[in-house]
Amino acid sequence: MKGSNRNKDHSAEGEGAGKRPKRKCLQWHPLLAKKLLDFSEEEEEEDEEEDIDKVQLLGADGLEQDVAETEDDESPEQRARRPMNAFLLFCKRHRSLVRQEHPRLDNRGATKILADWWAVLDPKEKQKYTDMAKEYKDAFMKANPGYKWCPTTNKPVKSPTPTVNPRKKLWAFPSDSSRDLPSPKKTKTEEMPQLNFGMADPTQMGGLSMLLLAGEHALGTPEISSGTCRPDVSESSELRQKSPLFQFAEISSSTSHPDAPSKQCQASALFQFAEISSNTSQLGGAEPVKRCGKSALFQLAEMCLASEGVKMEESKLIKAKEADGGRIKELEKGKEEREIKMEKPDEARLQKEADVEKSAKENGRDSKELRNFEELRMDDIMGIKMEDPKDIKKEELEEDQKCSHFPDFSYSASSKIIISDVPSRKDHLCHPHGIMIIEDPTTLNKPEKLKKKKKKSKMDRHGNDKSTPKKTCKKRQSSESDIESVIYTIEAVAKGDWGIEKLGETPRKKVRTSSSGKGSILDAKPPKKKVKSREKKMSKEKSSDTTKESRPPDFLSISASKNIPGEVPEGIKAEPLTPTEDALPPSLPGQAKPEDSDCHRKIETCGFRKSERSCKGALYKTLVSEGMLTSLRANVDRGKRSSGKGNSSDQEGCWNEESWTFNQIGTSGSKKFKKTKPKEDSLLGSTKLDEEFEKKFNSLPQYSPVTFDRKCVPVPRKKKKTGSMSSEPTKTSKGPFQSQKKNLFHKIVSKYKHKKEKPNVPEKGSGDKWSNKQFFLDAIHPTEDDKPKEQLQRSLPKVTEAGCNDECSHNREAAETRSSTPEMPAVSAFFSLAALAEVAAMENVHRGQRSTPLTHDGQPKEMPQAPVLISCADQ
DNA sequence: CAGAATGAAAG
DNA sequence: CTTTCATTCTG
Repeated sequence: MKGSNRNKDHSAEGEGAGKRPKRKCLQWHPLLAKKLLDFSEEEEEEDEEEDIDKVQLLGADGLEQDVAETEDDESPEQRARRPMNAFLLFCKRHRSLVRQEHPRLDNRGATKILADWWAVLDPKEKQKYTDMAKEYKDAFMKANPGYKWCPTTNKPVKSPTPTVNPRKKLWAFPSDSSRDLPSPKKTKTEEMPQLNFGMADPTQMGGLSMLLLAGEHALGTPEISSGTCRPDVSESSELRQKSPLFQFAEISSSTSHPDAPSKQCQASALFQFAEISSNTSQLGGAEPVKRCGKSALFQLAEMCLASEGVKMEESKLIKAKEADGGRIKELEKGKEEREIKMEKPDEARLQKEADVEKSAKENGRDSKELRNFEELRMDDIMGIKMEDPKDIKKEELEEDQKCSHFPDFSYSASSKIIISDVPSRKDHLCHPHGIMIIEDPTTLNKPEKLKKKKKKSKMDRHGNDKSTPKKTCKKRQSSESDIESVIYTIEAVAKGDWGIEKLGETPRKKVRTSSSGKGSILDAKPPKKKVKSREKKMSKEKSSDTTKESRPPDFLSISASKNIPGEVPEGIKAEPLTPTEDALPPSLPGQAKPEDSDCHRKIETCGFRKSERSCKGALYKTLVSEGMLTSLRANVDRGKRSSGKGNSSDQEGCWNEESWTFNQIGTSGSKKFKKTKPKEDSLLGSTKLDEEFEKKFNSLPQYSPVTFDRKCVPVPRKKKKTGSMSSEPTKTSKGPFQSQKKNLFHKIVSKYKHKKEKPNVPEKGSGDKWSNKQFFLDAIHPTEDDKPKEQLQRSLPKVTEAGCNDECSHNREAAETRSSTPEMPAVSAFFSLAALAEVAAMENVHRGQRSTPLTHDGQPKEMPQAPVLISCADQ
C-alpha cells in the first residue's frame, strides 16, 4: 500500500529496475538500523556482531543484493524517510496489539486507541520512545546530513508529480554537507542513482553497500585494508563516546565521503568487514580462528559459527591458540595494524588476565576467551574508556601515529578492535555488586569512561546522565565465575540496580560458556542477542531522566529494583539479564513453545543458558508467588485471543528470536515483514535491515494493554491529555487536573459520539470497539486517586459502566483463578519472559507508586489492581 | 488513496 | 501558526 507511492517514486527515479517493489522502507540505512540495536550499550557489541553475522550470512550472494538494497537506501530520497517520531514509533510497536485486541477496529480506530494509550502512557515510558526517536533522528541526520524534512514547502508531494520531485527535494541532501555527501543521494536523484551505487567507487558508495563491497574486496585482498587503514582509535575519544548508532552513521558517512581520508577510513571499516567475512568463510578451517584472534570480528565469526552449530571445536582450538600465543599468530597474520595495536593491549590484558586468573582460576584459558568476549561487549559500552589510562594512552599514541587522521572511520573499526583487546581488567574490576565496583579505583576509571560514552549517546539529548551506577554494572559484566556473576546479579537485583543485573547476565553467560568449553562460541551468540540490550537501554534511558531516574524505566528494572530485596531474587534478575526474548524459551523448559524451542536448541547447546533458565525459573516462581501471575494471566488471555490472529506478545518474545535466528540462518520469512517480506525476502540484506530495525523496535518497551489499563486506572479518563499523568497523575496540580478531566471527558464523549456516528461502532455490545472502555474500566479500580476516578466514572458515559462492571467482576474472578500458581507454566509458555517481566515490573511499579513496600507474598495490593487487567475491554 | 493519530520540522 | 510527512492498513 504505501509502497505504491514509494514504488512510484522509485520507478520514477529509476529504481525502476524496481527490483524490490516496495521494500519496506528501511527507514534507516542498514547501518542505522544496526545502530538502533546498538542502542543498548551492551548490545552494541552484540549488535555489531549480529550485523556482521548478517553480512557474513549474506556472503557473496548477499553482497550484490545487499548492495542494491543499500543503494536503495542511499538512493536517497526514496529510502530516506524522515525518522519516525516517538508517537509513530509507539504506534508502530503497539498497533498490532491494538489490532489484536480489537480485530474489527480499522486502523484509524486503532490509531485513535493508540493515541489514547499514548496519552496515558507514563511520561517515563514516553520518554523512552522519545529518546529512541531522538536517537533515530540523530542517527538519521548523521547519515543524511543534508536531509530536509519538508519538501521546502513545495507543493505537496502528492499532488502534481507525486513523488519523484518532492521526495527528492525532501531528501535531497545539501552537497555542502561537509561529511558525506552521500553522493548517491545527490547524484542519484536525477542522474542515475544506481550507477553510483553499483559503482565500485567505494567513496561514492554509501553505507552498508560500501561496507559490503569493501568487505568482499577486502576478502579478496585483505592486505589492502590493513595497509590503508589502521585501526586508529585515536580520535575516537569523541567518536567512541558516541552512541553506536552515531558511530554507525559516521561510519557510513565516512564511507560515503569522497575524500581520500574517508576512503582510507572505509578501508578500515571494510577491512573489518572483510575480516569478518573471511573469518566466517574460513571458519570451517582452523586458520580463521587465528586471525580473528582477539579481534571482535573473530568473535563475531565464532558466534556465527556457533549459531550455526557448525564447529564448536574449532572455536575451542582457536581459543586455545589465542590463549597460548594468540598474539603471535596475530602477528603472523598481523598485517593488520590494528592487530599490532592489539598486542600492546594484549600485554596489558595479560597482566590483567593474570589478575583475573587469580580471581577466577576456574575458567582458566576459557576465562580468557570469555574475557575477550566480554571485552567486546564492554567495548560497546565502555570499551576503550574502560581501559586503563595507561593502555589507552598507549593505544592512542599508536593510533595517533598511525591514523590520527581518520577520526570517524577509525572509530568504528578501532573501537571494535580495541574492544577485543581491551583489558581483561574489567573482569577484574567487576565485583559482585555494582556499587562495589564504583568503590574500586579501577572501577572508577571505567565508570567515567562509561559515562562518557553514554553521554555521547544521550548527552545530546539528556544533559544529565545518571547511568553511572548502571555503567558500573556493565563493567562488572566481566564477572569472573559463573557463580559469582549470578550472585552478583542477584545482589544487584536486591539493590535494585537493574542495569547491573543486565550486565550480570552477559557475564554469566560468558562464564558459563567458558566453563563448558564449547559454550564459549555459543555463548557469544546468545549474549549478542539484543534483547538484553534493550532492557539496558531502557534502564539507561530511565536513568537519564533525572526525576525518574530512581525508578527504572523498564518494568523489569522496576520490578527488580523494588521487589526484591527479599525473596525475589535470582529469578527476576535472571529475566532481566537474559534477554527477554531469549530468556523466554529457556525459562519454561517443558512448556516452551515450538518456536522457542528452536531458539532453545541453540541456546541449550550453548549451555550457558542453563543459568538463565534457572534464573528464569526462579523469576517465574517469584512472579507467581507475588501474584504477578494474575496479571500474567490477563496477558495470557489476551495472548490467546491474539494468538488466533498473531500474537503480539508472542511476537515480542519470538520476534527477536526469529529475527535472530533469521539472521543466522538467513532465511527469509520473518513475521515482521509480512508485507514487505515477499518482495524483500529475495534480498537478505533488506530483511536484515528490517530485522534490525525491528529489533531496535523491540528494544522499545512494548506495553501490554494491561499496562495501559493500569495506567489508566490512576488517571482514568484524562485519557488523552492528562493521561500523561498516569502514574503520578494526581501529583501535578489537581485543580487544573480536574479541569482537564472535564475537557477530556468532553473529548471522550465527543469521540464516543463520533464513533457512534460511524456505523461500525456498536455502542455497548462490543466492548472491543471501544478501547476507550478500557480506560473507563480502569477508572473503576481506583488505585490511589479514587475520587477523581469515581467522579469521572460517574460522569463517564454509561457505556463504560455496563461493560465495566461485568468486565471488572469478570476480571477479578479471573484474577483469582489466575492466582493459582499451577497454571503459570502454561501461561509462561504462552508468553514470553519479557511479558512476564513486564507484568512483574508493572506491578512493582504500582507498588512503588504507592510507596507500599512489597510484601514478600506479593499478592496483596497489587492483585486488586491486577484485575485491572483488563483485557476485559477486549472482549 | 484517504484518513486517524502525534510530533518534528520547515515555511 | 500552519503545513508536511512519518507509520499503518481498512474501506
